[in-house]
Amino acid sequence: MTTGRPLRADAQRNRGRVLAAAEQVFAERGTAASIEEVARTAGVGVGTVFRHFPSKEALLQALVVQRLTRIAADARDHATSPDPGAAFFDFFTAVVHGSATKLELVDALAELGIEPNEAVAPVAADVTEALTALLQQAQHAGAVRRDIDVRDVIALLAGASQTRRYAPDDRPLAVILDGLRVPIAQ
Amino acid sequence: MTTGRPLRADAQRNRGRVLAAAEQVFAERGTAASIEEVARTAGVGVGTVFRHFPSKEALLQALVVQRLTRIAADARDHATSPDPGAAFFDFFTAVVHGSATKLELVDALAELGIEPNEAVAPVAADVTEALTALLQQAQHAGAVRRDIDVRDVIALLAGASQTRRYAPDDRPLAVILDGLRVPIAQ
DNA sequence: CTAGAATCGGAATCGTGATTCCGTTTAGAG
DNA sequence: CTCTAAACGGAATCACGATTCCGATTCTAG
Repeated sequence: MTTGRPLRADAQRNRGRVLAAAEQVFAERGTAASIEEVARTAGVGVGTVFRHFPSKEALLQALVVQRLTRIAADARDHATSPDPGAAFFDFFTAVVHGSATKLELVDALAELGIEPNEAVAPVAADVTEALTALLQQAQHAGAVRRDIDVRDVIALLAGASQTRRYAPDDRPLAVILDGLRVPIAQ
Repeated sequence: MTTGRPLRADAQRNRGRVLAAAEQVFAERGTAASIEEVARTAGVGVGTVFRHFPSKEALLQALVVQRLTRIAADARDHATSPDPGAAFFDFFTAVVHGSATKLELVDALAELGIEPNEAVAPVAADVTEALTALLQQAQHAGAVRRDIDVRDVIALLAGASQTRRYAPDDRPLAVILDGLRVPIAQ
């Protein structure tokens, strides 16, 4: 990462606006939305978008990194809970709810297990690490099945997110969470 | 549907080739793959593709219809099994396995719950009907939780399919199936 | 076998959207 | 306040891919 000198104040602000606009636009119209629309939403010119992100792909990647960074932080946050079982399920639910209208998160999560990318790989590893800790705690607490591993959880996070395209409610999610639970004696 | 006179023999054959090529290409490269690539794979000219399918969207739609038609038939087929519980889970697994490398099925299934489309609506309704029957049998047999409805199953089919992008194995699928099962007394 | 219709192939056309360029406008150091 | 580098806006450029068109080819009725 080319960490040059600090950005000029206005540049810093515009960068943030572009990122926010991109998140919104791509979530609403899908990643096929044009850069021009992102620029318009951000209230800047297309040139500005490209000065901050050399290509559309770079912009998408920045969004993925941002999303994954938040997820990792969220996982760490939940890991401090006194109730590891509830913390795990809360985290899982929060991530699924966090996947915007469209499949943004799905794409974001895709990076976790697919195509080792220069920029996202480190963040992906970070998410995996935080998630592993959270999962193990929940397993030790007897709340989650022992035969589940991080990869399963990641795949299921993506799957559960996908689910919301069809049913805006949490019913399918509940089924998946039940599948992860240690069965309760009847 | 404009059922004109029967197609000339070669036209019929080319239509099939295009459909097969499209299924393969879109599965491998995603729906963003170009029509030219589909044409090349099918061994025909782009003009031929467009004569059979007036637009790329129409081609995609034809694929969806084809896929859904197969799924409906598969559901009906499983509904005749003497073991409704096993039949339901077998069907579910088969559909998930059937979603090619990429998210083709996901898009196909998307049509089931989203955007009531002129051409796919009837097939979607057909799938829903067949699936409802299969589900109810499994529930009556005590194999699937009573509080699950078809919409949940459809959403979970899509979710489970998504899952395979991250883990090529059936572990995440197994978790989802467990979530659907009626818990066994310990 | 033959004419005519149905198809075909693929070059040319069109539109859209990513990316580049450069004259104009600021932030901020001195 | 003044000057210069850093940023900006957005028109112009480029590339790519969908769709159109039409002369060449291939079925199949008779």
